[in-house]
Order: sequence, then C-alpha cells, then structure tokens
Amino acid sequence: MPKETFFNLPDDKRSLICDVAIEEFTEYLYDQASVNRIVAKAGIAKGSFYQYFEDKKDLYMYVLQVIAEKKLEYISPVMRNPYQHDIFTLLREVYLSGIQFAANHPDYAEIGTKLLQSKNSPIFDQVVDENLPAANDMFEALLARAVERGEIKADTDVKLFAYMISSMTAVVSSYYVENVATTYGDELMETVDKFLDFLKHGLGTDSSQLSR
Amino acid sequence: MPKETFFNLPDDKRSLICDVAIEEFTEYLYDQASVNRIVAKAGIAKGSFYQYFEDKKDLYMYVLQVIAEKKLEYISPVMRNPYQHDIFTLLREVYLSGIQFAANHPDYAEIGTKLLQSKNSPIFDQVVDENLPAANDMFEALLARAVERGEIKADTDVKLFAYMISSMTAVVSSYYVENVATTYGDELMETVDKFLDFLKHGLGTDSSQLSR
DNA sequence: ATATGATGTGACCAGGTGGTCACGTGACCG
DNA sequence: CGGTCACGTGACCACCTGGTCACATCATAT
Repeated sequence: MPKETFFNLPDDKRSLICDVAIEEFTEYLYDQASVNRIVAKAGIAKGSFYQYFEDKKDLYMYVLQVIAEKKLEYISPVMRNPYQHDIFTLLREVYLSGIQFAANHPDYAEIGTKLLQSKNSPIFDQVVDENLPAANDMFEALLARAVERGEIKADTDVKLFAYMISSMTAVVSSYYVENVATTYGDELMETVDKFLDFLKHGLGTDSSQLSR
Repeated sequence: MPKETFFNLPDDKRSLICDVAIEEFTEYLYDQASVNRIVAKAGIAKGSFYQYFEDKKDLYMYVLQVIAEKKLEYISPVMRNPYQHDIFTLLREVYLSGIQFAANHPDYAEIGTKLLQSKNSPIFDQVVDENLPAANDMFEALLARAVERGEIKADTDVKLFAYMISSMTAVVSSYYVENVATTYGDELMETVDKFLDFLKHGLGTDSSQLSR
C-alpha cells in the first residue's frame, strides 16, 4: 500500500505519477522497470518517490490494484448469476468482457500479460499465487457443471480444457487487439462469435452440417 | 557465431559451458541471464568467455541454434509430404512432435517459450522476425488449403485460427509437461487426440446447438 | 634454451540498479 | 517573530551488469 503522503498529493500530481508508472510497467517487465526512469518522467525526486511508496513492489501492487478495479467494471451482469445460463453464454461473456477491456485499455491489459510472463520472477509468486489459480478453477467448475447439464460432451477432459480456455482468453484478446481493431465495435462480436462457434462445434465440416 | 577458440576447446569443457548456458537461459530471460553467473558456474574466467564468444548475444544465438537442430529431429516424416494428408492428420503430427520435444527436452522448450515472452526486448526482433512468422504463415497456408479441400468449414476465419492454433501449440505442450507427464507415453497420444477431437468437433454436445 | 603465438585470467571500467539520508524549503501556528 | 513539522531533494551507497585489457601461462617450433 502506498503511504499516506501519496494520497495527500494534489490530484494532478498523484495521477501523473500513476500514469507514468503504468506507462513504465506497460513497456517493461517488473524486473526491468526502473524507478529512476519513473521519477525522471514524473519529474519528482527519487527521495520523494520513497516517501510515497515503500518500494518498487509497493508501487507495482498499487498499479495492479487500480487495474483490477478497472477490470471489475467490465464483468458482465450475466456472470453474476452464472447458474441461470449455459456455459457457452457464460464463456461468450467472459471473452467479450476480456476483449473489451483489452481493447479499451491496451496498456492495462499489457501489464496483466507481462505479469503472467514473469512466471519465474519472485514477484510472480507473491502476486499470482493468491489470485490467479482462481481463473483456472472457475473454468474448471464451469466445465464440470456443463458436463453435468449435458451442455458439453460427457467425456470432456475438464482439467485440460479449463487450462486451454483460460489460456486462450489472452490469445484471443491479443489477436483482436493486434489484428482486428483497437476499439469496441461490431468486429468484436464477430470475432467472439467465431471463436464461440469453434468452441462448440470445432473446425471440422462433419459437424457443421448439423449447426449451419 | 562462437569464435574458433570455442570449437578448439576439449569436448568436455565445451559441452560444460554449453550445459551451463542452457541452464542459465532456461532459468532467466535473455536480459536477466548473467554472463557473470555463467562463467562462475562453468568455472572459467570472464576473459575466457569473451575469447569464445563475441558477446552475450553470440552465446544466446548459438544455444538457440543447438536447440533448433535438436527440434528438427522431431519433425515427423508426415510433415515432409504435407500434400498427401488432411489437415487434422498434419496438425496431429505438429502437436505430437511439439509435445514430444517439450517432454524430452523441457529445458530446451523452456528457452523457446522464454524467447517468445521477450517480445519487447531488442533481442526478440533480431531473432524472431526472421524465423517465427514462418509458423503462423505455415498454419495459414494449411488452413487455406483445408478450406479448399472441404476439410474444414468454408467460412473459417483462416487468419484468426492460424493464430489460435500456433499459440495453442505452446499451451498444449506446457499443459502436458506440467500436468500429465514429463516423458513420452500413451498419455501423450491421449492428450493430443483429445485436443484434435476438440479442434474437429468442438466441446458441444449435439443438442447444445439450440442455445445459440 | 629461446622465441613465438595462442589461450587463460581477474582486476577494472562505465553505467545501470533499488534504496537511503542529511539537509532544504515552506506553510502553518502560537 | 520563532518554532515545528510534513514534505521535497539529489548526492550518495552497495551492488550488479556486460565488456575490456594488460598481463601470466604454456605448448610448440626453432
């Protein structure tokens, strides 16, 4: 947690520091990110920085928290009542909100991606071990329930595809942002629907005659 | 390329240096990897290192080349005559050889993964820009041909799924190595076949098509 | 025995890192 | 006015990095 002094700062200065920090963590992994560059860009003295934050980790954690709060705004109302919808509807919402978030805040999304890339850095264990298995477990639970309900094949390897699906959220997002558009639009729906159809029916032609 | 002096070294010393380097690049991204640690672990003087290699990049490139040579041993004969097989057979071979390689040489595979994670480091452009779009383009060509042949749906977004499939090679491999086994075995076939079935038919049951 | 040339060596360099600390500055208060 | 106290400051610290270089070592050829 940043120190009191940070929150006492005038709003513009505080948000400038915040913006500069986000810019830095967007461009560099945690280990590469430089406090020296941050204070230089923000135009504050090194000493001041350490009066606002305990250390580099403190700043990083704060930035992650800001991002998490932003991301919360994107999760769909549908996801709050998961038991009322089938798994493909839920997955559609998950991917939609994920891509929307990535499209509207590519910098924030990039920081999240970078965090996942730091798997071997000590910082990773301290941050992710507490928060991230959550995503995998959630997909596992969703898939298990979908099997029970007969929404997906009974012999689905739940663990394998929970892993695949949670990995693919990042892949689909980055594809969309890199290749389709950087804003929310009709193409977004299209990309997600293509992907959802793939999840449901695969790429093969034999099953497509049933559904299309 | 390493200097002549490196190849003049007695075999055991040369392969020790090579092993230590691989160990280092397995554990750290290129930027984090430390020449100081490498020479310490290998028990050679700093100055000697720079008599064997131009610089850190030179060593890294050499290690990558060793890995690439190793990986070549794994590509299936099937892939050498791609036009005789349907796309799912080809993909099966691609994933099989990818996982076999990762299972037999987890350290080598890890270095490859780490390279892909260094997307923003200057080293990435120098290495990958020449070699990697290849993978994506290959999948794109395979998919386009599969569409022509009627092996997959006519309206498949070739670019999107070329991207997905090439990303998923890494995901499937890492899942297999982390969660199933670290050696080649029957489970390998099982994992790949599960995944191939998913690519072909999707996760959905025949009745779940109602829900969209 | 001497000379030559390739190879081994580690102190050293410039430049970076995260973090500290003694001191300045200035706003408020009695 | 003097006192106080929160905040601003940048020189400084120890430590690390990739890379260099003058010198030591040693096998071979003469």
